[in-house]
Amino acid sequence: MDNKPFAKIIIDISHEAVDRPFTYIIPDALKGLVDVGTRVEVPFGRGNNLKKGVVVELSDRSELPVDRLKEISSVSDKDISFTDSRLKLAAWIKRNYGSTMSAALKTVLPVKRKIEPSLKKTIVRLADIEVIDRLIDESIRKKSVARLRLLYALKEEPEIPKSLVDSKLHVSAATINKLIEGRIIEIKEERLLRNRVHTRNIDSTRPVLSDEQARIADCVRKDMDEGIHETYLIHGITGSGKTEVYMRIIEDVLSRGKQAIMLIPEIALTYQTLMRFYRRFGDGVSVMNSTLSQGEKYDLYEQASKGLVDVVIGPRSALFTPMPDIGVIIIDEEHESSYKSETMPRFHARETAIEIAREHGASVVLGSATPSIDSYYKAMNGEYKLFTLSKRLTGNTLPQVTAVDLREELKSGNRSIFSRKLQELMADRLDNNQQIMLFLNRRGLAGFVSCRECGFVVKCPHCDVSLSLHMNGKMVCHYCGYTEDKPARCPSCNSKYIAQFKAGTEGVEQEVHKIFPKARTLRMDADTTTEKDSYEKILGKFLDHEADVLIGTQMIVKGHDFKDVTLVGVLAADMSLFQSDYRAAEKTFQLLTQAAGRAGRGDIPGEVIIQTYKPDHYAVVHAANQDYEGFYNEESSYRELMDYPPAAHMLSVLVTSPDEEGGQRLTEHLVSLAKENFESSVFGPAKAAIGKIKDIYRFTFYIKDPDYGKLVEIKDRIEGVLSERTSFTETVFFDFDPMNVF
DNA sequence: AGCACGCCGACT
DNA sequence: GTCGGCGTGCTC
Repeated sequence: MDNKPFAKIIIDISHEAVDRPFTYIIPDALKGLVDVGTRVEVPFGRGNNLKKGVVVELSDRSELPVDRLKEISSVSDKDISFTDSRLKLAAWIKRNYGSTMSAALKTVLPVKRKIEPSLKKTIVRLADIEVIDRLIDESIRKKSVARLRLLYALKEEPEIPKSLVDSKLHVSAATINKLIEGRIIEIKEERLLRNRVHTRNIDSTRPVLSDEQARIADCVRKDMDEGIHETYLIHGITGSGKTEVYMRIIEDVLSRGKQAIMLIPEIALTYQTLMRFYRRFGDGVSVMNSTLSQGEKYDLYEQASKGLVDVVIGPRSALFTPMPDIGVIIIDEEHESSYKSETMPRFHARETAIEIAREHGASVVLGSATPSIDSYYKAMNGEYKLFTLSKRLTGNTLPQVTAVDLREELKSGNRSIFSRKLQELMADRLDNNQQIMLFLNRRGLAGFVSCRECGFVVKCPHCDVSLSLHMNGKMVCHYCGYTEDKPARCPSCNSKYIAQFKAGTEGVEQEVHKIFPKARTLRMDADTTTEKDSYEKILGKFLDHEADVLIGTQMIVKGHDFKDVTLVGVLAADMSLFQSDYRAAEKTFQLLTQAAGRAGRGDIPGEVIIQTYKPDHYAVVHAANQDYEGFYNEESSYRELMDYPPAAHMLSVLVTSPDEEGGQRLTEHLVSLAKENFESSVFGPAKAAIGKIKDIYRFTFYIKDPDYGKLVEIKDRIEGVLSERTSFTETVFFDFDPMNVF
């Protein structure tokens, strides 16, 4: 380690005003202990409060006079430091997505601090049985009952877990210590790894690969042999065996002594998938997710850093598991929007994975039944290598999909939320004891309360959204939780015709009960899944056929196979098409395709009814025909025409402020700044789609440009302007190539 | 972010 | 006269 006197440190405060390195003196006492990536504690600010920080550079000179510098107080969290490549990655994320360096460092490091290892303590008998017998006699004489209980137990078992002795035998530490002193017993301590499974039965048989599967596995292997590391995109329809291909590639990577990261969408890790990996890779597999405790995360971090974890499976955050030699990063269901972070830095796991792979000389494998337009576009342009899995291995036939025009239904006098065709099929399935899934696009559809006389809509006083009515008669704001009672009369015109306007999942459930009184229903949406495990519980019940109809939002179309489901109804397919969002068609297509994929996963072929007001929309038409390429062709030409990603890039900026005027002024200022460089490709300023949340006003504008680098430059300029401000009442958020518009 | 400094109102 | 309200400016 070089012997430089100063360290540049990023302070652990995520605020633009302090988003730069601060120089500190390395005191003699810490010489040799402080290096780039070391985490330290430093006095900061007038109060000299100790703050945590990360050393990002060592230096022989200071820009500031040395008498103004303070000394580093101590090294903290010795066990968790940043490697050079992690620091580089954090800087890359900060630069490409916009955030403070402090926030970027946090995203890149999955654990906060060392959690002391948990130890498994076992009491081991040292003395012979004869000695124990003698002590038993002695204890009987002395009436030492606790000691006696322990001795009897030790006579039977040479080793007893300490936890058992504490909880079941109630033997105090004093008694145990006496026996240790007398060398009768000793306590054995073993490191207990939290969150590790211990699988014994590894399955050594391998299914025979189809020609299509084998081609992919062979190609990736050959590329690795030649040291070529690419991004591969597997377009494979549901049931075509993508997972087996992933596992073959992982096996191949492990045989080269490297490790693998397997990303799955947020809630999609099913028990079945996990068991498949355990059976194949044994306890080399670790799961990373947000429900892990601090201790579990730390153990995983430590084991992974030492190269003792072969495969880590988890959502977006699992990408940052430190592994010494990553061979492949696999992203399943790569089109899923949960791969993009919703908080700053809004990084995309796909792009970040490619950056990590580039740094480590690893390959990236993307897979999906409905690839994102972004990825398919790149595959078409030769940036990714494209593979197709077109055959269902199970041999199940694809479901029959029918689009029903809701305008026609209305014309013929059907005012129900179910089309006649759907009602007919529901009756049939219920008669035959088969299951039905009904799917509503989003919770935003949930019944808002409006007046039929004057059109007044009850809105949240703190947010720019309407309140939605719940079963208990209360109206709730889904953004801030504000609740009030439903008014008996319209607050605006005093009419008594104020009522719920449109049906959410609750309304659908009521409607099902009205038409089919005997049908047993389950409902799944953000309201019924607030408690942990409730998601799995509801799905479990449905799988056990405890209900005939499952009604839900987005969540029910992902993953899970229900073999008795032979009918899927999409109630309002085009709600997402009305959004002013350039990805609206893509989202609708994916949703419809996924929903359709839920029908007929067993032996009986399934049917799908798509109810829509726009039966001619290309997203609906191609989804009904299950024609991905057809959809891609139309969608990509629309994106090219409009200069939307992936044809160009887009930076969307959100300004929030508790002061409406101040927010607007700053937004206008930033827009004029952007126009200096981009002129006609700046759009806005405008009120955000939701103009106010929790009493904070929201303004937005966006910039389109084919050159991502130019957008990064303007982001840097805006950050520069912002850091020179004196007041920080406004906050600015960046989103590159957004998944949702602000 | 967090905290000290500082300049105006109602109190022991 | 002072105690303390929170606007403003700085942090190696």
